[in-house]
Amino acid sequence: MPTDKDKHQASDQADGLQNTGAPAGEKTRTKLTINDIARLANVSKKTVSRVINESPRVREETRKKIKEIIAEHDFSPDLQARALAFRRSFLVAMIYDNPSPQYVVNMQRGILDTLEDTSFQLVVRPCDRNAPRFYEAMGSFIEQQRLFGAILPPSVSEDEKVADLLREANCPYVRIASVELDTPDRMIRTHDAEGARQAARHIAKLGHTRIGHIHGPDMFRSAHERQRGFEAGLAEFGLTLAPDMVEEGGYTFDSGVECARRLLGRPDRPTAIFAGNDEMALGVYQAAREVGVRVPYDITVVGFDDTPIASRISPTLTTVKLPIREMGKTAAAMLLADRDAPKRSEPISFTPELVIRESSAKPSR
Amino acid sequence: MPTDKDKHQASDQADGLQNTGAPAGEKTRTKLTINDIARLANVSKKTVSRVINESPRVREETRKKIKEIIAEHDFSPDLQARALAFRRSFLVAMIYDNPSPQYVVNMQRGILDTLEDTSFQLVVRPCDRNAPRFYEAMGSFIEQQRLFGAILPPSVSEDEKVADLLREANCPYVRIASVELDTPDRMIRTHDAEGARQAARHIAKLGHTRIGHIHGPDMFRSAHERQRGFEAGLAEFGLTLAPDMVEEGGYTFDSGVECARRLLGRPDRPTAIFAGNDEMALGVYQAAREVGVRVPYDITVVGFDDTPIASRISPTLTTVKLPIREMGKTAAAMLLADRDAPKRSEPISFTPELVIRESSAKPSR
DNA sequence: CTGAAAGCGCTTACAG
DNA sequence: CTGAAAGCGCTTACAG
Repeated sequence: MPTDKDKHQASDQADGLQNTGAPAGEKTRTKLTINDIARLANVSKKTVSRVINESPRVREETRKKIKEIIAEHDFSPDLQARALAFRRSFLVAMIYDNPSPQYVVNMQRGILDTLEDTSFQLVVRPCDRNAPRFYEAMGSFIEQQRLFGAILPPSVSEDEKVADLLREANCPYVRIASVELDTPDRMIRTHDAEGARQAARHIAKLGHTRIGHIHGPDMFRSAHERQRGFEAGLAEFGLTLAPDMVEEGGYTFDSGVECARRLLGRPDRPTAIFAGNDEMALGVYQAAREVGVRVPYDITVVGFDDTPIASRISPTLTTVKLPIREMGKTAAAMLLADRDAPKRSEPISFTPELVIRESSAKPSR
Repeated sequence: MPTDKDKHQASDQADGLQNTGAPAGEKTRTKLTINDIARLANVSKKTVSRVINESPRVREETRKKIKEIIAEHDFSPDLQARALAFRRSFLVAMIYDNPSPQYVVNMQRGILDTLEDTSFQLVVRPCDRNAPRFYEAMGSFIEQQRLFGAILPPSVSEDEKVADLLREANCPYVRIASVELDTPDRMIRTHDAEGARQAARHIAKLGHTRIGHIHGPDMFRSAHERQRGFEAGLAEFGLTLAPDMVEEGGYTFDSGVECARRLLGRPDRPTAIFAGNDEMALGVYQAAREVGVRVPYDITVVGFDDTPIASRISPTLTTVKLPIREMGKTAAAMLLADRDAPKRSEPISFTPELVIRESSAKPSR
């Protein structure tokens, strides 16, 4: 229910009072409505509406005339009114819990690439899946906003209950995830395992055999996919990841430092570490500096994400790169696509690529 | 005028066809309207409307009864309908061109701190003030969206034409800037000069005398404020900034590298550099590595912003910190505040603080 | 291919 | 303090 804060403005302030009228000199460039356009074009408003909505059921000549009048007067239909009549807003929401600012901003940019020059707007909704009333708050957000669509990057995308809420509210959505969680028209698949496999091959080819891994948070499917792919890549070279060479982090810098401290503190410390993301890889740099272990001479470090820091830090970080912005752009395009077009049978997918930089080298021991 | 992409859905597809009706078994938990609540409460819808809008003109008893019924049925008024009737949406836009993802995300979070649990949503609008049809696009965005309000961080906040567009459209806004550009109720002032002054004092006290500065892009007032404050701080110690010790960068990493190369390539190279922001300060690190100049032994580096990288890189970066999230939160609160409250006479302001880390030390030469 | 009527779910302006 | 009527600017359902 509405709260104090919801109050749009004190509408009743003048309730019962005389309308004092607008100041005489006020600029009143009244906005045109669909009625004005209809009158000017000598047609019914419904026909104008048909033109606005690109209905095929308008004679070409009529359409052209109306379009000219619309252009001439720089008319644009009222979004609030359209939304009310459609019972659907012009808002696309990005619902996310990814902690990396770069990831978030890149995806926002991608979505906006698609929404540019349309009447659709991007609404951002960061969230915490572990918050007390998470599903309740998400549910009322979805109910209330009548979103045109929602875009869900990991790990929100992996939450079945959120998808349920969206479906119940009849809200179209696109889930971006490293595993196929939904129907192809609602999925963008990222082959994280494949990226991790490339990282493993690279490390194996350099000659490393004592290899550690910093796993992402258990809640993220990507964390598992990355480890799975990494192990598969090692296996191609007859190598394995010892269970005690795996530490679980939280995709954050600090967790990376802690995990790396444990790994580097071992008597048989690894000569290479594959971190589940760049943030944690930077944590490895930090932990290495603390104990005087040099990257890459003493330890090879490989990350995942290719955040901008990766190419700005010294030594620059070898990492796995996913085209986040492009993914956001594609997700938004799926939402705006003709909803009556035939459904695809395979989800759109993106495969990451390995970016080799200075942090990986042959083992010195 | 609307484009193809604007098409909400092909509304006319079934024009003239029979309505096939909804599937029999479909869950039709029809959403309640204000009329239903009015009927249940035995009052007119107008009275319910008054309660929703917190009008004082309702008997306490009546209000209580209606509130109970609203809560019981978990009713929330339709936003689209309210927006149409109010002729104003429930959207707050953040319009920005700051290139730092961390800055952007922090401010978004701050704004959302305030909007949380209200019906207001945050719409993001990145832009490029040098784009060909910038003002045109911005104008139609503002006209079309009927925003509840807009928040403008630098350098968009410094654009008088954007403020004009907002005022013409009768859209409330808050400008965040390092100089007082508008009336106090529309301003959040950041004392960048004061932060830079602290940086100067710190550098001067360490004993540096040959000091360089990497200036931000000329388009940002903050770039000038920071240099001004920095020079003022040096002056307190009888020091000056030689004109040829100032290079103009673009608040980006790459521009920082280039400027630093020139500064460090001089025969009388400075022993300390104050960069206009952290991104450029990291560029100094890079340039220093290239020529074997060590931070902080050979060169002291001080930045501005306290981006997360500042505390993750080695050596950690001495920098000047502004509470970006808090600023966003305050800006949003100003927008939602009672618009009939008395106007303040002084703008709200934030003063940055110096964060001393490892990159600053006594000069060795 | 085109239109007159009704409706989307609210608020405003006026009246009592 | 409360309400009946009109309106916000569009689209839908029906008809021709």
